Amino acid sequence: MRRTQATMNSMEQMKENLKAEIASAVTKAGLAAPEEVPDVMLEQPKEKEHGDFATNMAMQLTKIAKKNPRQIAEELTAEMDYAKASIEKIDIAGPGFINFFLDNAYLREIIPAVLEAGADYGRTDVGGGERVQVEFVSANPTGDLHLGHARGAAVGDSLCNILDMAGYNVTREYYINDAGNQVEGLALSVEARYLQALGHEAALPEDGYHGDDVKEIGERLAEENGDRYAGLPEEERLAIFRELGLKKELDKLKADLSAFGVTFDEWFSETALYESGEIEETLMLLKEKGYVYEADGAVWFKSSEFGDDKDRVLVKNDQTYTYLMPDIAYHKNKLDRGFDSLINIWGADHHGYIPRMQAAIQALGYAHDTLDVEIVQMVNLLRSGEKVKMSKRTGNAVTLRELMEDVGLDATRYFFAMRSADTHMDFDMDLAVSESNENPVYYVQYAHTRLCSIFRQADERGITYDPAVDLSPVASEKEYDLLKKIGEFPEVVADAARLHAPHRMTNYLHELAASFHSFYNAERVMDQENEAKTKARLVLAKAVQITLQNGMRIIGVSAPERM
RNA sequence: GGCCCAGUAGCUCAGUUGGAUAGAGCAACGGCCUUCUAAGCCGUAGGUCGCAGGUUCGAAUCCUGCCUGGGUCGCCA
Repeated sequence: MRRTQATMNSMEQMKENLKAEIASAVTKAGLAAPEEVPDVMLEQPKEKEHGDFATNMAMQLTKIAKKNPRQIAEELTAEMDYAKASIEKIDIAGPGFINFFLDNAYLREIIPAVLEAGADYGRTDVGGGERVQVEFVSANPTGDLHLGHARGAAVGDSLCNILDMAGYNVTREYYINDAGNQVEGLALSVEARYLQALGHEAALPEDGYHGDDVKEIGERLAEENGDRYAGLPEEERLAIFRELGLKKELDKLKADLSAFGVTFDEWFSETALYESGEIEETLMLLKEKGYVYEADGAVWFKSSEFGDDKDRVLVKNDQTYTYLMPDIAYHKNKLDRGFDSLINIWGADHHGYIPRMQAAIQALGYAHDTLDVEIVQMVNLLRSGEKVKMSKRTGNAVTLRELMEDVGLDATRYFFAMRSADTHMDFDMDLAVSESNENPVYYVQYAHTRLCSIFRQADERGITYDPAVDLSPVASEKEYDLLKKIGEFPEVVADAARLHAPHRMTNYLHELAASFHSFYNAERVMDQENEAKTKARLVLAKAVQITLQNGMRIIGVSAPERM
């Protein structure tokens, strides 16, 4: 979906002007017919000498115009209207790049736009209000959240924030696996811990849950209820423990995630799908569509018709469902609720599961790309330079809660958001804990702190902040660099949304902070000799502060006033 | 063995979907605090983009083959 003129900031409009001017120069120079002109690619060169913007149009036209790129560039630029696109100078460089040097005064127009938008600066309508549902974490309610879940939570929540800023209508959802064997295991484990707490001989089941959290639940139940449950018949007792265990585990999950800055719009129970009959309904639907058959006493889904390696069992020969069956019903439920697209964030150990879920989406009659599954890769935790192996079953894993206690919320969120989700990552606890320049999260926060300090000082000196002040004193190279960075923000949000790539936001924040630190060291905001400049720079500083805050909010990192 | 992810500076990672001399952070080296917080800035050094072919004006990026690490291949969830 295209951005409207009205939602573009001045930098984006400048880019559009320049693009239009380039396209029209191409046809004026007779290099290509209007319908053959390629999309104009405008990039911001890394090197200053390569101008403010550059295009590779001349190279793209070699095939159509049948000339060498440098000659094309000459002919093209001869037709450009400098005044119309605020061009000061054009260079032709390298293999045929056209470099544009602009009159950067227009960049100042970004400042009032940022101030006016405030917390909404960066918000666009590229999502067009599309309803997207993001399912993430969805850890079984049988233990604490570990590192992988933490990464999934950080990535998922940041992505949701990004999608929201990019104009999507986002619903965050957690799928509770409260119907399978693992919940039986939980009930048995709670029972064992409860009986142990009362001093009875009781062994944890072999595949039970050894975590401290389950132990605490058993002990708590013993404290609160004494031996009230010990005398009950086994079946009755387990039913109680199943329910109580689930409730306590869920309360803990919610509390831990909330402390991590992650909340959900919906906690969706698998059991509800059994109770509503939707699982049976979904199975019937697949049968009607002819995607189901019986063999070897089981019921199979013809997922191989949609690109899966082989068909999958839906109903086992003991007549119970596999995990897949309710999951298909769950996704049908999502689609029935009217979402335009679904995003699932899964751990790496589930990646083999993607083709069958995609097959199910298609069997239900939806396009393949209705569901996008983002894989969050493994996390290696390093402590004192050594790998900490995680194992949920034995309870040796480092939990999200421990991580937050040791490392802190901000560093944890930033570290996970910092890396692209589908790559393996090392989480260096010593680095994340260190309160030093080795720690990347402080770099960004420190920039914000410096801004706050400037405003405090200005206040103490009685300098009034006036957003309506004349901004023309903002004209140095460092200031223009800063303004360019600020102007990029909406585009960064939109790109991060399109690519489902939250780590682009941390990259951007680091660049913005770097641009500010560089400015801060080179020039003073408050200049006692020059009140006009001081006041103008305070307004610039406010725009930087707003942009930083908006970016940090997206990542779930706090913007401290002092450090 | 099939499929998925990864392999880029000493370390941890980016690389705007094919563009210019491949970039950051940390570590190393040299500078900058009587001036808004030095958790900062400025500079130097650091590379066979796993390997070999191919596609083209142009490849870290796309294609093929191979090597290495991890994951996954159940009528578990």
